[in-house]
Parts: sequence; structure tokens; C-alpha cells
Amino acid sequence: MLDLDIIRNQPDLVRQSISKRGGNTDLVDGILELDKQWRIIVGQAEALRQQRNTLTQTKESAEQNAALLKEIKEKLKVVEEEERSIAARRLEAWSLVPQIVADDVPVGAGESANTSIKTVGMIRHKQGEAHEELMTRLDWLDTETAAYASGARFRYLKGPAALAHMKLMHRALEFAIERGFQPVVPPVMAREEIFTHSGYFPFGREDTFAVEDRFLVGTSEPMLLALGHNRTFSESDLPLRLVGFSSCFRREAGSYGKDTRGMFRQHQFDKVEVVSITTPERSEEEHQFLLSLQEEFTAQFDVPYQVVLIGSGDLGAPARKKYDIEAWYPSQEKYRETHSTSNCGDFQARGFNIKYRGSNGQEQYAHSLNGTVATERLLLAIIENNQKPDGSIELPSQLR
RNA sequence: GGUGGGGUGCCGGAGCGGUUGAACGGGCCUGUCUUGAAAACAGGUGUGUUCGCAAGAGCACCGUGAGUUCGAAUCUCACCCCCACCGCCA
Repeated sequence: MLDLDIIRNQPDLVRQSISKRGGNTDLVDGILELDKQWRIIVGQAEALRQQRNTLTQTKESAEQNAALLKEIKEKLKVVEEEERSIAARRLEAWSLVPQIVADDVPVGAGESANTSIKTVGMIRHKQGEAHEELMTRLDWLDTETAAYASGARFRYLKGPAALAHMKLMHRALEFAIERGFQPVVPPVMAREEIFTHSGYFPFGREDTFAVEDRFLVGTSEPMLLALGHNRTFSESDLPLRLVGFSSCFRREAGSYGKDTRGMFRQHQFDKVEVVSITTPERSEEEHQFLLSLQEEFTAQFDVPYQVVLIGSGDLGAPARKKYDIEAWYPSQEKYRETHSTSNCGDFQARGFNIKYRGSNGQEQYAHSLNGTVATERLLLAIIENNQKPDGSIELPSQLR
């Protein structure tokens, strides 16, 4: 969540940031008002408690002041109830405040401000058959049985595609390990606070599958961040770089009718994801590093792509800045998102209480960043861009 | 699923319901001593929050949440988590 001091002391900055995202700035006024009320009521409660604590120091004074204490107790009961209620409402509003948008993020509603900053690779297939048609014909993909067994938006990967998928995940993991990331295979079910602390709740709650009192992760990112929970790193140990592999689960609520064919948008998919924890001074540099990693990984499969700087209206709540890599999909005749990397500033570090001790000995919140190394979407792009005129697919040697 | 034992400060570990924010030990920091270090000795060492320019004062925090009480780390209830053993299963 956002630093409350920023909301208190720089409400205009917060309002600006919210309106850049297309949100309602009334939220800020609501919090400020609730905060004001909260401070008043806290003052009242504390004064009453102080009085009580003084009078109950010894049994004698407690007995002498029995009547007064009874009165205090009753007043306190009312005041404390009010305190709780205001605090709860303040928290509710506060947790709806998204991260401050970075200055160099283009401003615009929705996806309108997304800006392509770089195009890489030659497009060999301007058009082509869709991955689901290619793969289904070759018996690499069975969405029909998946629909029978699990419902819409699930897949059976079969034969060479099943193997290519595993190899892609494996390569992605090794690629990151070679560059200094520590490999992690996290749990895929998590308790609610993991989502709250990483900034996925309350915003993305509808997009999450719940299993009894737990939730299936939509990415391993929060699980990797949780490894930093309540830890104070020394500056020399940063950046902490982790790479995780996990299956990911998303309801894809609100995307009815979008990408319904094939396996571009699935309820379940596998992903290799990196997370970095670093200092505020070095987080921008780290963000560029993650982006370069993604580009390097994508480029080795000869997939044409573009890098997009995501505009304010399309930014996730915990992110202050985000880049997407979009790979060329011949069947759609356009670039589609395969990778994403976000700098979340101290938004998530605050939630998980991830700190570091600087060279001056002071403790402060770290910055967290995340990025995709590979998902099934990259496999699809590889497949579509390697289709042959005869309807076959020539997989790159690394994935065979 | 069953039975039992636990969750206290950086760590270990105490804690008759009333000057306990918390004994004691370790660690860490600072001094004294030493050429330096060790040892020894002395002192210090939590977090959050409210008010305040500050100095400082208050309040809260002993897994979480409710409750009993004039007063709770200490009593009651619920929940969460951890550990051990048994059963079942991969």
C-alpha cells in the first residue's frame, strides 16, 4: 500500500496520480477526512486510557476512585468502538489507493497512451494460420477434451508441444539462473494477506480462484516477494534476484469474448517469473536490466517483437512503471503481449515489510520489481512464427 | 482424521491478575584496561502511533480477534500458525 504520509502531506500528488490512471480522486478526500476523524478519536481514547492507567496503579487508588473508573470504562467502550469503526473505514479506503505513477509514464486513458518504443526482428510471416488450428491439426493441442474435462479456457498440450513447453520453461529458468537469479518453486495456493500485501487485492480479487479459504496464485511474483517478508537486508546483499516457476490461475473475469479461441488467454498456464528486491536508487536501473533480460530471452527464438512503455491508464495498481514485450502473432497480424515487467517502488515492500539497512545505518523500505521470462504465450508466438507452408511447424532446436 | 505440546524482544528463555516494555543468559553497540586484540569490568541496546518546532510526553504492542476485570503477557472463548506421535494417502 501507499505510504500514508504521502497521502497526508502531498494529497495533490496522489490525486494527480489517480487521475492519470483514470480513477476517482474523491478517494483521497475521503481518506483525509477519515484520517482527521481518526486522529481526534484516538486522542480521546488515549486520554481516557491514560487517566485509567494512572488511577489503577495500585489497588488502593483503584478502590478509592471506583466510581470515576466505572465512568471511564463506559466512555472508553463507546470511544473505542468508534475508533475501530473509523480505523476500518480508513484502511478500506487507503488500500484502494494505487501506487504513484512514475514521471516518465505517458498519460492517457486505458491503453491509449501505451507507446511502442522499439521494434526488433524481421517479420517472416505477415499473416498465418492461428496456433490453435496448427496445433490441433497436428494433435499438439486438445481444447475440446479440455473443455469437457475442465471447462473453457483450459488446454491439453500434447506430443512435441508438451515437451517444447517444458523445455521452454526449463530454458527460461536456466537463463535466469545463469544471470544470477536464485531458482524457486513456490506454492501455488496462498493465504489472503499474500495478495493484499503484493497489491493484487482488493483490486484484482475477482480475477482470482478461491479454494476454501485460500487463493490460487495468478503469478509466482507474490510468492517470491513473500520470501522477503519481515526481512531487513544489508545494502550489500541487494539486489536480491529470484526466479520462480509456477502454474498460474486466473479467472479472466471481465474478458468475456476476448481471445476465446486457442490458448492465448487461459485459466491455467505455466510461467517463469523473476523478482528483484533492490534499493530505491537502483530500482530504475534494475527495471532496465529486467527488460533487457526479457528481450534477450525472446530474441534467441527469433520471434519479432516490440517493446511497449505502458501508459498510466493501463498500469497495475502496485506498479509505478511498466514495460510489455509484445511478440508478433501472424494469425492476428499484430503484436500481442507475451512479457511484462513492472517497477513497484516500495508499494509491495511496505506490505511485506521488506527493508534494507543503508550504508548510513538507516533502515528503509526496499523497492520490488518483477518480470516475465517465459509463459505459454511465448510458445504460441514461436509456433506461429515458425509455421511452414505445408502446415507443419519447425520448432527451434532448443525446444525439440 | 486422532492425541499431546507450543507460539514472549536479534536469539535462547522466565514471567503469584496490579510501578513488567517485560527477569536471567547470549548477541550487538559504547566506554575502561591493552602496543593491538582477546578476556575482564561499567554502561547502553524493540516497534508502531498520537500530540509537539523541538526537547519530550502519552497510548498501544508478549500469534490474531473477542471477552471477564477498577486493572490482563498473566484468566475465558474462538481462530491462525508451528512441533511431536498415531492413522490414512502420494
